Amino acid sequence: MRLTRSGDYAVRCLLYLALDPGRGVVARKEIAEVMNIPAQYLGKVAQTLAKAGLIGIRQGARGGYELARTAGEISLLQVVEAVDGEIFLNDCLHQLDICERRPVCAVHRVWGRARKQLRDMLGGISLAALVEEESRTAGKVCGECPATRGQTLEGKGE
Amino acid sequence: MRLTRSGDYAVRCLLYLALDPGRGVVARKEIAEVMNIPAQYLGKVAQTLAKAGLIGIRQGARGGYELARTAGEISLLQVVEAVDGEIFLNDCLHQLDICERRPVCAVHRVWGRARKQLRDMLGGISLAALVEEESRTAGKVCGECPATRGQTLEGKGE
DNA sequence: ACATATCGGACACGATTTGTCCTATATCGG
DNA sequence: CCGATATAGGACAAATCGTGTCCGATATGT
Ligand code: FES
Ligand code: FES
Repeated sequence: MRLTRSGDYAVRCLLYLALDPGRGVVARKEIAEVMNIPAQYLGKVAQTLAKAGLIGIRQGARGGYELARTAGEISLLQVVEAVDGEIFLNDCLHQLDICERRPVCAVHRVWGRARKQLRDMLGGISLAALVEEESRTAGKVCGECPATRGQTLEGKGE
Repeated sequence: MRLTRSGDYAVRCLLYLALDPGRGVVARKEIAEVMNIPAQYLGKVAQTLAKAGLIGIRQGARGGYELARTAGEISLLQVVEAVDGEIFLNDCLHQLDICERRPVCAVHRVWGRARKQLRDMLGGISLAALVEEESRTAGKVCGECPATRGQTLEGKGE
């Protein structure tokens, strides 16, 4: 029950592209270095993102990637599902022949609700909102998330 | 981003045990047959569930499984996490050394919120609630979930 | 034309998932 | 106590998936 690395990379990549909108095409190599993504692997992910219509790709010299839409029009859900596939949580929700219990089963109905709730939340968050939140909290340690709890920013200047 | 088969099996197994509370120990073979679970595999899942304190196991002749607590005291979240591990969604939430972005990153904060929302929902649903919902909707086709949408119960008597 | 940079398929490798098999061990009933 | 029953628990197997690299082909800017 976790996001794959590919999905994580996709989000990071898109987030970087959303950082300064007017910039145009950004080289894959730059994105990969700044965002700590294996460059070749990012290529694969980018192809998927391009097929989903989230980024545009320019080949050849001075090539690279750019957002295909504005950062406000791309939701986290779109990014994740483009790369990892549609979120279903429970197999019984789309693998219709997998289970005999369907006519009587309350379980997948619960998963259906959970799924909707999760997708609604991710769908409601745009890249623009992420960028805005990052800049708003820049330099502050986030107290609500376990990752930064109790840390300081000493020596984290990089 | 999906529940594993093991998790699905665990839910089915516990749900079956919750169906009639006063029954005592139920043979693994029976559970496996009724719920369409490979019997040996169910054994593995059951051991995990037992370690988590969700079921009790009786070995030997007339052995089998039974709920270790009442159906109202076991939540879907407990079942799923016992088998599939704690739900994290994003690696950055628990793999603290995986990512350099942590001090500035808004992404994992969003995942943190999504995670809490999902776990809260699953944690709020008990086996008893599931059983009640199943009996309440017995014989009716569920319109809200994709699995049964547009179907009828004709020929689904089994 | 040449240098640059992505495409896209093939491939490698480890981890995870999903099972099965087999022997040991525990329990019940007589 | 004996024998039948039924799970424990480790080993093992196969398939799938996730993650990443390599390389020739292709597209683009100068
Ligand atoms: S339809 Fe398969 S568990 Fe509900
Ligand atoms: S901390 Fe890794 S992406 Fe946010």
